Amino acid sequence: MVLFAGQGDPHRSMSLLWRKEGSAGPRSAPGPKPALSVDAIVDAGIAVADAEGMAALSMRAVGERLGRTAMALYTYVPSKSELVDLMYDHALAELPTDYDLAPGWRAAVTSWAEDTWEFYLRHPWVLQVSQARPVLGPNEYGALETVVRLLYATELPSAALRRIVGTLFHFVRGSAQTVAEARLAAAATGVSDEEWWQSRSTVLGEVVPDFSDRFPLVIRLETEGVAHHGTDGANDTDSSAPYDDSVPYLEREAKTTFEVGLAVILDGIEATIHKAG
Amino acid sequence: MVLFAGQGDPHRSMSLLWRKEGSAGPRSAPGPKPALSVDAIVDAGIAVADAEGMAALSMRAVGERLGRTAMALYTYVPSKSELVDLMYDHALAELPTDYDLAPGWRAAVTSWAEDTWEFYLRHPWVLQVSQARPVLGPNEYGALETVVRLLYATELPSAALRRIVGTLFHFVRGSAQTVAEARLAAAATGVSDEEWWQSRSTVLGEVVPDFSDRFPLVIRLETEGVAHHGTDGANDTDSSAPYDDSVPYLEREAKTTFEVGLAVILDGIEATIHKAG
DNA sequence: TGCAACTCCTTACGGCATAAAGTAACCTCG
DNA sequence: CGAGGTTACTTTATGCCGTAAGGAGTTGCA
Repeated sequence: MVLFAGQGDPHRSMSLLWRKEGSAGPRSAPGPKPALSVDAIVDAGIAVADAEGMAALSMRAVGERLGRTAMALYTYVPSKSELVDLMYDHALAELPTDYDLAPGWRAAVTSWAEDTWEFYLRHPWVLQVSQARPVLGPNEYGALETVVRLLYATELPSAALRRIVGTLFHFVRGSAQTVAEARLAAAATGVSDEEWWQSRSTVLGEVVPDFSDRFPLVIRLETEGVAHHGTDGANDTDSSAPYDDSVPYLEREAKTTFEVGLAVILDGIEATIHKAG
Repeated sequence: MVLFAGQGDPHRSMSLLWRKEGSAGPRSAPGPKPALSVDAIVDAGIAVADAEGMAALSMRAVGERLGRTAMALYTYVPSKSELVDLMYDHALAELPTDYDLAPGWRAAVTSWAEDTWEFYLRHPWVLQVSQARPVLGPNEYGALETVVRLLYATELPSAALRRIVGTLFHFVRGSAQTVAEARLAAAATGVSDEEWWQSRSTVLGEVVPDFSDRFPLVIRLETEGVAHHGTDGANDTDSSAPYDDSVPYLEREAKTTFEVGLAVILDGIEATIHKAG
């Protein structure tokens, strides 16, 4: 299920998102001193989501991590969905903002895309926050400001850039999501991608004996020019590059797909510039 | 939450996915005659998901639509996640497969992308099925075979095409997701995109008075060259094209983003061809 | 000193997927 | 033709979830 942003009272949501740290005047209010804080809850939420995924993020789990009950959180945060918004914007603060445009916009955008990709893999749950109703927090705007600055160096008009920004985000999110979900699935089910693929493709061959007649191009796409390491009958003796066993095969494939796809998109942007110029 | 494919017994899953319609021999088994069928359940599931979204898809809801309890479904389908897999592959059968390559691969891929985009908007819940562990059903392979056929017309090597296929899918899914989630959010919350944006941006201006100093390029990106129709103070008197009020502004923006982004990617593919050739 | 405000807790409700066990329908074999 | 095993479907129950409601204890100010 996708989580929607911004359902509660807009003013309270925005105040929470943009709350400033410096404004901690000498507290003077009746009632027991609060032992928790919005920040502590947001941090605990991120810790839970990083460690066990968005599916394991429950108010009970976050409360437990802080030694409280689930209901204690509602003093600080209006609802779970607002907590997720706060977690999202807080995590986004990790993204770098200071890219050097001197080597050209293409290098800068490439660095940005790679940093963003790595960020998504550090916090895969971020990919499950809906983009339809943006959170509108400081760090979301900060991240947007960062890419936009790099892209204005192309000297393309704003109307074209609005579309290109969207395309880049869709692409980075989409490719990162593939890897993130693969890891999540592996962790959640205890079955690695390789094991999963092996058992499935074996069964597929049994259940669908005429597979290669029905989908010849899929077969060709998946086998031609593959430097592989066993598990599906391809040659595993002559792989040329030193083989890094720490990263699973499918994940390295996904990273390459990301790099090649990014290059294709950047080529397309350059073509747009030449057409406009 | 994202739903993972393929957790149960692989053989049972595959048999369900690839089950053939013709094999209905004269039934001869003890026990009451089954009133339901896998197909009826899958259709009911799709009906629920189309009408009320993936979040409303519960075993109870599907059973209710068939006049049964939730538990009745478990005779036919091993679990909810397997039901979603079956729904996914069944829905994919709607996608066209017979694109004409005579006008060139670019036109064919453009048609494919637009048909796929429209398919996702007809069945937005499809976008919430994880891509990490593919369902491996007949229609998923059919859809893949279709794109791959179009792309082999570029005469690029398989290794390059593997990446390009992924890039295209990420892009189409990502852009469709924006619109799909926006509609879903509007339906779920009862607040239209325009209303939502209006109230949020008003509050944003109050809570963050120095917004335009902190994010000048975001402001520039969002205001420059916008042909708008009210709601945010832009000029709404001189829009040139006949205005179609039946489609919300943000959705038309998203469609344009899709078209421009697709053109950028296709330009990138052409650049790759010229480099390789 | 009391009261109002505040934090945090316990309890409870209706939802979810699904395990377990019960009931009734039906075919086949004796 | 009737008993027994198999099957379709139901009821009930378990342990999750978000969160509403109300209560208990702590604190600052009048």
